[in-house]
Amino acid sequence: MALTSRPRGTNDIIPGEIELWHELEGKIRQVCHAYGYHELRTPIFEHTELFQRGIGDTTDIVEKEMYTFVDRGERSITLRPEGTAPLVRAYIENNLGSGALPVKLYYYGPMFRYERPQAGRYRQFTQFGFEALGSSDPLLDVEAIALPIDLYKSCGLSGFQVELNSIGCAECRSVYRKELTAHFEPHADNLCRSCQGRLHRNPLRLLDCKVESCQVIAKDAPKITEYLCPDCADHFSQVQKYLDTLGISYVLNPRLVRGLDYYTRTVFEVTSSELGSQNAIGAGGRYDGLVQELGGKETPAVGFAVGVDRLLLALKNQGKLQLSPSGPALYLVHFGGETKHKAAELAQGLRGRGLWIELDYADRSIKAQMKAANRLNSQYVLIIGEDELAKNQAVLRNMGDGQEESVALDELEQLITIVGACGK
RNA sequence: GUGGGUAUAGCUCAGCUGGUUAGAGCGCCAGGUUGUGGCCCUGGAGGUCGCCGGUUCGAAUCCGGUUACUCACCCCA
Repeated sequence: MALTSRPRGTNDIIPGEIELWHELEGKIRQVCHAYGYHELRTPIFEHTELFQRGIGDTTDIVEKEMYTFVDRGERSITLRPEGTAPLVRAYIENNLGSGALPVKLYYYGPMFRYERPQAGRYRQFTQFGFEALGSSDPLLDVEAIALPIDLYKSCGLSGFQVELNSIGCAECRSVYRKELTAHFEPHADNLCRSCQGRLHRNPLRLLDCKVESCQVIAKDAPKITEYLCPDCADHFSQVQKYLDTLGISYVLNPRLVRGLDYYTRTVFEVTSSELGSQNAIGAGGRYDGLVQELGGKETPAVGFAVGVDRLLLALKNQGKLQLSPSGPALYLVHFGGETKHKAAELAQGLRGRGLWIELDYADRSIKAQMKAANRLNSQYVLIIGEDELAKNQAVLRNMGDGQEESVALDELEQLITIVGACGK
């Protein structure tokens, strides 16, 4: 096994790329701040049972995609495959719902799922998600759509689409489930193999199957929205009304169901036309039963998760998130005698003032050092030769226009004024 | 878990139907200016041709296997 290759489905984020992440992370914090969401950091791993209960035993994630291991204390531990269940666990455990509601929280970090990697899908991937707990106000559902849209827009992303649906509460869904099963059952023989399995376990999943023969049958299946109870129907229509008020365009998709068991009522998904087959850049919905399911008080909640890797991929494909080139404020060129010591001393002082200072470590020719300074995109170069050093002077060269001037070496402040003004 | 594509220098890739010292561009280092970057010119370093096996006088090239990457299915962010 090669020590020099990373595990399958993982990525190194190297200099030149990490800056894009930093920029995006800054935008995430900004938009969360604007909507009043606060960060909550949970462990990377949790008790396996949290996900079994939270996400649902029969979901693909729990059945075949979790990184699960037994630790030395013989506890079953799982690397988190998603962020909502851990956040809800932390909400309950820290009694965060004891004050004014709703409580608005967000998370950001790596998630793990054992899947075959492909474009926009990795075994370790990064999700940003946020959750509003303690209110069933449809306006919060709408803000859960508005927030990521603000984020996408602030990144300059275009070509994304919001799909919306309501899958009702437990009661309207159980009625609908029966209707749906009744619709598909006569056609059971014509369904694909995985759908035949879903027919009784989770008939809602039949609706978004991509196999053509299944789509034909699903085409005139009853729609969930026609089976919503009065409360859920009212909630859903209010969601749409708020969306209209905020000028957010969306597409109603009665076949949109989510892969995690905890969702109720509103569900939504944002897809990007800039991506390949894995085109969802964010998805979410309401989950009014999860907090109680995990042992807390009955607490309605709604949330959304953004696939950060995919968002970055979409932006890259669109040529967005260009970086402004940065470079050292000053490159110290030294040659001979005590000049390197002087350069080291100067660097120490200037770095202490927060300036990015570079110098040559290989005692190369002045030409080589100038070349290096240029390659690093240095704003200024300070040339310290033996003659100048004897007079306590050096030549300061502006790499932008080639202008040179003589500066006194014992007047650090003068250097800082000139060089520091150019930014760091 | 299933299927397709790919694997040659740090990077992007040539290398035709098997033939002798495996190439280009970019990047890197040095020189052209014994103290001045970008442009140009010259030179240099750098390769287990993914790995294992087979066919052959001879394999980067053909065959089998394997691993990795990649795209798609499934599913999902």
